[in-house]
Amino acid sequence: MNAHDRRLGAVFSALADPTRRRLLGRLAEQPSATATELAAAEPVSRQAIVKHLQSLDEAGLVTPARAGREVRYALTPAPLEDAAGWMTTVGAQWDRRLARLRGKLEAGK
Amino acid sequence: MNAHDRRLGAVFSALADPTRRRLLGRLAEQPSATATELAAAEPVSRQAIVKHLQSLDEAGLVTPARAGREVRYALTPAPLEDAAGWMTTVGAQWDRRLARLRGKLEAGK
DNA sequence: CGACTGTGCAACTCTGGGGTTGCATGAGTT
DNA sequence: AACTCATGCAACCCCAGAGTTGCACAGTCG
Repeated sequence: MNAHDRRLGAVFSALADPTRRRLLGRLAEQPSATATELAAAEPVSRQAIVKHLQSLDEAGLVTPARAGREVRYALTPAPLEDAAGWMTTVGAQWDRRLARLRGKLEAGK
Repeated sequence: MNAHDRRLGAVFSALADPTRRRLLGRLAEQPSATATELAAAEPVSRQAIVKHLQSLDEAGLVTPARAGREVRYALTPAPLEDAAGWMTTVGAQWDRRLARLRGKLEAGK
């Protein structure tokens, strides 16, 4: 619904594809890379990599920067933290609920 | 490639859908729920919810348990922690690389 | 200028996933 | 046994997305 939730969905959709996860992995080690460079190490065409990088860009996970005639992509880990925060929130809520339930059982015993 | 990576992909794919995220949210508050119960609060059919719950089950995020004639689904937050761990790992790696780079620039100055 | 190389754009195929409807089955209830 | 209600199964539609190929365009360098 919110813009926030859509961003969240974009991040998870981006992370759902193994190729994109590998791209993120490489961009975590390497400061920046071009689509053709990344495509050399992947089993698919350059165009496919370009599309993946566009998805990652729309999720805010990667930032393109023109450098002469090539475009270098760099990692932007901020949305990653946000998404991880959402997950731990859900997990924590569950844990709290479980703790309350256990407390009630103790009291009732 | 590994089973671990496929599990990771399943979790992220599961989280990519807004309906499934809402289902997880409800299961974080409620101890357990049936497909028909959950479908009542969602704008789609029960069959759609069943399919979503199957996805969540395959991702290990939810566990079905037969109770009489109904099937109650409960949250299993463990894979959530794993996936969050992967994300923070990528982010941390990036941060370390950035710190090293900054150190080198300082030294070279 | 002309040659080379990386990007960008467009059209196209094809599979998978979200959603639907219809009906059969299975488990309690009376 | 008859009834009720949740679940399970199957066939089907539709579209987003992953991948491809082909070609045009833009910097860079001889």
